[in-house]
Amino acid sequence: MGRWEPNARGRLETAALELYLEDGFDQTTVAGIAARAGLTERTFFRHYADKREVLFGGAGFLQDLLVDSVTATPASVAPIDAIATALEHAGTFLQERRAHSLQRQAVIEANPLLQERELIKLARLASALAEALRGRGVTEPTASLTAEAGLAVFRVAFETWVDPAETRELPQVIRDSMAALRTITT
Amino acid sequence: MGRWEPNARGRLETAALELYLEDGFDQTTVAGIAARAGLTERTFFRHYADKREVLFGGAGFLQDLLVDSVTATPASVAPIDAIATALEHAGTFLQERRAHSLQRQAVIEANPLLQERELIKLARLASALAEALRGRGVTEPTASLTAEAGLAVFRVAFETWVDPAETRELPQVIRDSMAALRTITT
DNA sequence: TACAGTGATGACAGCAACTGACATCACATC
DNA sequence: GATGTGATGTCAGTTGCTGTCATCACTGTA
Repeated sequence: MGRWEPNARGRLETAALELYLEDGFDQTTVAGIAARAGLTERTFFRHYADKREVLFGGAGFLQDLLVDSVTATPASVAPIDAIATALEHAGTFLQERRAHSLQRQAVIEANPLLQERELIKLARLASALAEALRGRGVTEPTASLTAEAGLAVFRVAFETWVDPAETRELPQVIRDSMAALRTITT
Repeated sequence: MGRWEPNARGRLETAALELYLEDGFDQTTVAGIAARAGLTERTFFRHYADKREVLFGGAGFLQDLLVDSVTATPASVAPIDAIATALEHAGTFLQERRAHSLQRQAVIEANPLLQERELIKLARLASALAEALRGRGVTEPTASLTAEAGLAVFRVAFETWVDPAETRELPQVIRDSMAALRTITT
């Protein structure tokens, strides 16, 4: 029983995404996910805090990507530009995984509970970005405002990019959206 | 049994807030809320979709307030200024109910699940504001970006205002934050 | 080789959130 | 006073999630 099969987390993640796509999030039971992964329900909850969290395993990576980018930017660069650069990096990462990103987005868009979880991840991201800015000497409320405004740009850009009619790549959409924000507030 | 007692919703809301403050959100059971309100668990779920929703009964009112304000603003006013004015109106409303706002915020801050619900309410608000702007002839992505940026300002301002050390009133904090956003993006 | 420790998992019991179906009571309207 | 309507009670059931303990694979050590 206790034999160690590789990739328990990975198998759970795959099984969950498949079932969420096939049957919908609500119709999928944790027992079903575990069964498809060849594990038990109890084991699922040892790897993920709840039924939703399994879709957000990669969120930490993206956050690190953004924070590292901000941290690596020279202090002479304006805060808003540091955030803009970081967002473009994240955009490149997501652009390279467009298919998976769209699949994931489809599942999330179909369920309000998943949207909540998505929003809290983005909120954490904003906090982390503000913290990174503070680490570079930016004071409040500029740090929080810049981070929040940057995330606002990211949200709008991402939503635009998800549209099948959109031909620009995500980093470009992000650049354009940031430019639009500057225009709006002028 | 079926006798009609006034304010079933109101009684549930009061009972829930009291219990959330006394025992914490997690420790409070729906059965307990219903009992304190003199109702049954089943009836609770007839009025509120879930255990969290009872804290957000007034969200619809605030949304209407904001949307109406945007709609009433003459089309000659720049979108960002229309949003700014609307936010100040909402700020006045919340300032007048500061005690209740802080109580509610304390409960929400103490629980991640409630934070998620709060964020989705704000996201809906952003959508509604963008829609209102579109109704005034503003095109995408300016409408969404302006609404999202406005909400970003509101979030930061609200968080600042909640701080006991803060002496400014909410509308003023909002004005100052909006000015800060303009500075940042310049 | 033997043995103790560690880590992942299974098995099982249980709580609480939430739902569906049906009965009941107060009230309004005819 | 019959009849419909709306809010509530009652009850049974599903499912997300947790606590607890036993089991098995693997590791290090003597």
